Amino acid sequence: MSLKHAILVMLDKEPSSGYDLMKQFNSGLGYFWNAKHQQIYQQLKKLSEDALITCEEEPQHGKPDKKVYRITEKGQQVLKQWLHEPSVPAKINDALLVKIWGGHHLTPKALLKDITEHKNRHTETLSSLRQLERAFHDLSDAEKMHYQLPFLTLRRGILGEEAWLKWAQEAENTLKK
Amino acid sequence: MSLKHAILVMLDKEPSSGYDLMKQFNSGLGYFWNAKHQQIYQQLKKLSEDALITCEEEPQHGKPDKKVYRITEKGQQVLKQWLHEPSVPAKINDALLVKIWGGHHLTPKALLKDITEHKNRHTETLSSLRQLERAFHDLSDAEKMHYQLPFLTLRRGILGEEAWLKWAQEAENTLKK
DNA sequence: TTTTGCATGTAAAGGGTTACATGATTAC
DNA sequence: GTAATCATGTAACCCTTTACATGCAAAA
Repeated sequence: MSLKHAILVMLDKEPSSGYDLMKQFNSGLGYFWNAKHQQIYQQLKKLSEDALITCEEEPQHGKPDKKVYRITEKGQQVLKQWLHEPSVPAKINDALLVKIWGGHHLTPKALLKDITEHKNRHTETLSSLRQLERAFHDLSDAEKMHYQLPFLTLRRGILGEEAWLKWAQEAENTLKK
Repeated sequence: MSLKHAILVMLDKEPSSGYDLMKQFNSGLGYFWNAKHQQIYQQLKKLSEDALITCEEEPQHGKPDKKVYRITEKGQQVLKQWLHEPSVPAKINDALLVKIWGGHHLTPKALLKDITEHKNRHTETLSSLRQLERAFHDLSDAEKMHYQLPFLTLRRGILGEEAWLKWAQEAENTLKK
């Protein structure tokens, strides 16, 4: 229930179009919150109706028009309230683990194949997170201070991906026997 | 889209009632797949209608009647097919990280409080997973072989929780400054 | 000329949460 | 007596996914 709040957080940092938000969900924020463009446009509509954000159409040359959304006073209040509530624990729904848990119908080879595909994705994610981390380390102290909180979320991503890959190694060792 | 498959996996191992499945979702399997009882009963209804499982009412003494579900031939085929498809990557939706990412409106103290509450939950989870791990180590070699795959999922849980707690330590160090 | 990027949506179906609802037994 | 465990469900709402839908501009 907090795609709504994720959007408010983003618009609070910077006025954006649906398309801008979508790009953020597919990069930075996307490592811990997922949303498809259809969902984003729907939420923006709803948030507008509830007057938590406003919308202004912005003509562009050589590109389609943009709708730029801004958080309102009311939106900021709602956001602030949400920030002060205890956050709900993240829920894990991992199909790969369900499969392994009940995978005695499969050959170890088939399981390994599936694990390897996931491993490739996690390896890519980790390397792009590490790239961001290096970029952070090159910042000035003032900038580091400014990006302290997003950096913490980056660290969560890195530690999470490292743990995943460590597990994959264990799993491969077990299944290769 | 695989609560359906999670249930088939469970019923393939052992015929169960909705209540039995619910208990499993709240313990073992619950570490990587979540479902509420209302959802389970609805899925069981649907799976029955699609003839992937059958239902038999079983009277009990001193307890309410039970509906015991069993996987059918057709259900096993559907399950097998799902097992052979590449599994969809787990999606992360973590409100705590959204909060931290955009948490400049909050005091470090408020963030720490939220993190600490999550930490308590993760600490508890980890200790119960470790208990299961110790129980596994006490098994005979034959039994260990038999529980090899569930053990892998247990290891995933342990490595995941350890990584979470390691991150929390980092986050606390950062925020205490 | 085909793909990629920009930019926005609607509609239907499916999955998940919250609230409501019941009722017996067992353990404290 | 009061809470926990056993056991099952319906209804309304909300959130998410998939499919459908359009159209221009720039780069390859």
